[in-house]
Amino acid sequence: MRDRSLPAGPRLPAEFFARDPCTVARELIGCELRHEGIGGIIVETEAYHESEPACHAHAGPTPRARVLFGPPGRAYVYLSYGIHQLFNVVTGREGEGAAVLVRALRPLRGIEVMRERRPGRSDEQLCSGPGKLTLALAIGPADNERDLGHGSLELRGRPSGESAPELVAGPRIGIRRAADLPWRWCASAERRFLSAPPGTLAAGEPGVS
DNA sequence: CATGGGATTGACT
DNA sequence: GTCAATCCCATGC
Repeated sequence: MRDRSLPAGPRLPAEFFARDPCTVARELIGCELRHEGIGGIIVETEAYHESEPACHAHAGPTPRARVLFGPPGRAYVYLSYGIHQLFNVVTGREGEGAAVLVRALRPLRGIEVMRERRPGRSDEQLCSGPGKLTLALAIGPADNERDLGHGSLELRGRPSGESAPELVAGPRIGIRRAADLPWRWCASAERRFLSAPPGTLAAGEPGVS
């Protein structure tokens, strides 16, 4: 895979994020996430909202979840399973606890750097999971609460030259609570870059018997 | 203050 | 398919 120099889209404004997380999660597919010039096209997202128990904001504005209740358009980076950093963007109005988890990217810029950071992986696997993409982009705890409207951590609209993605929705991955909500969205034409195929059951979701 | 679970990954069988 | 790594923090006593 080669780097392309597609003209970047505009940086997404705070109003974009000041909406319900499901809308933002859908519309983020096809947009670009970058950190220090390294990044790719978002191909998989999940929505989280304080009204449902899978969301860290469900227990209220605890120290960890406080950023989720703050202004939209900030990063929420947290440690999962004691090992992996997961990147979210805060959505909704201030005072509302909600976010979108970015789960996978199609690498677009700085692929050589990503390969150095994730040796031995195919290009398709560089960012095919929420913990993988934070490694490839070097997003970490220091980025928690960062404003995505300024600085080197950026969310931008779909680059000109990128076609509008077809979406498929399904249950969120790796959760046990609220496993029935279809709040995961994937770009159906980007299967190779996803963390799991569309239609993968959530943890704890009963399969067909 | 002690405990237990979790929005995952990668190595190994 | 199975399983360990690793640690923050929410919860409960």
